[in-house]
Amino acid sequence: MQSPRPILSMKRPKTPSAPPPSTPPTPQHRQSFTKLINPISSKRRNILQNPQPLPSAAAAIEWKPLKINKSELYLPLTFPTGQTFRWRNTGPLQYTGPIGPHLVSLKQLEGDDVGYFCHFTDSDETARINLFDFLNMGISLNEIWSVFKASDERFAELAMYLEGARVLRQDPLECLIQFICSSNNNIQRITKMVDFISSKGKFLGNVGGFDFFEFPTLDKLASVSEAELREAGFGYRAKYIVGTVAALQSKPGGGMEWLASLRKSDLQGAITGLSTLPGVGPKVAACVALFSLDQHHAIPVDTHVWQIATRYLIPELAGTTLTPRVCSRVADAFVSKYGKYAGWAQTLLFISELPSQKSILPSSLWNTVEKSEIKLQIEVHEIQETKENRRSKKKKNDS
DNA sequence: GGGAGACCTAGTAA
DNA sequence: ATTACTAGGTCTC
Repeated sequence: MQSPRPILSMKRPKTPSAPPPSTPPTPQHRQSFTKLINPISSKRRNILQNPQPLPSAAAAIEWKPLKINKSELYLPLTFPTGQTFRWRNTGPLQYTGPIGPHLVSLKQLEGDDVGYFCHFTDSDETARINLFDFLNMGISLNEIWSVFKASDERFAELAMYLEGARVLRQDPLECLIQFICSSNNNIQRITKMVDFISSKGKFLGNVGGFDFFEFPTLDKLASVSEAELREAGFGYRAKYIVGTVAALQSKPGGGMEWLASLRKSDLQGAITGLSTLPGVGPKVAACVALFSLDQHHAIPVDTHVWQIATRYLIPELAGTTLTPRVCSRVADAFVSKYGKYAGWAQTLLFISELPSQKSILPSSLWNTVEKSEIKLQIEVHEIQETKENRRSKKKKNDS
């Protein structure tokens, strides 16, 4: 079973009969989503639970070789693992999503390669360049992982099972808004919210039953009110988004340029800058820095990473709370262990903690469960022991 | 500086 | 059927 399932409620109603595999943008598609959070009809639910086989036309896609090994890019460990909430699983080992104005599908091919396909485009060359950029192709996963493996036995072991977990290079605005949505939230709802925002952008087409949109411009975002976002189920994050958009717009020289300039800043500068935006704390800032600002040693410290850190890196901090200061100590510990690409190492370690990956890891590497299981085993053992004791005592008494 | 609550919501465990 | 808690945190005291 694939791990995070596509969120169905995001799909617009459609007829149960097989839709065309991919639908180019037409005016009728421009009708915007209504509320994101609305009850799904039972009919639609069925579609979700029994996804129809991909339309035969999908097989007709002519994949162009990316010429990249699985060890450099394995899609299921790169797209549905919390870096982006904009891509959809549109087939076996196949993912589709927007890259700027382009709509791209990627598929793991036979023969250890990944294929790509740019939908509805007449500037394939531009799309390809943007794709390479988005995939961070300038960085060799094998090269940087070999360093991690050499210095960390546990990483080496995890890496055998989780090859090809690559860090993407997303658009900064897109990344920022997504991670503001992610605070104190779960993947399913984050995806719904991101989808709502995205639907304000230019429609790019439909693939595998999913609508895709270019991410809305800053101006377009500014036209969305806090009330509308609350209505759509954003909760208190509605205020953050409106506030952040306003803050960006007020930057002299432009918000987009300001964000882009953080790519040339050092990590601390980027984090400090991002943290001035409402709804952006240490975690969100680090995510944006790592996933969109070329800050390869940014460490998003969430509860999972915190667990890893107190288990392997700085056990002396176990039991304390995750304050900003502790947060940066954790980040420092990762950087001193893994070096300038520490964020890429953290990504693999984080993925290894995801429940969805447990099935592909040997149980000896399940940390989170391991602990509770051991505890459970001890408890069971103790109970059996006491039973044993009682029994033997009883025997003694009886005799 | 660190600690405690509140903050929206949906889903699930008691 | 209610209640409590949690989920890739942040803000305010």
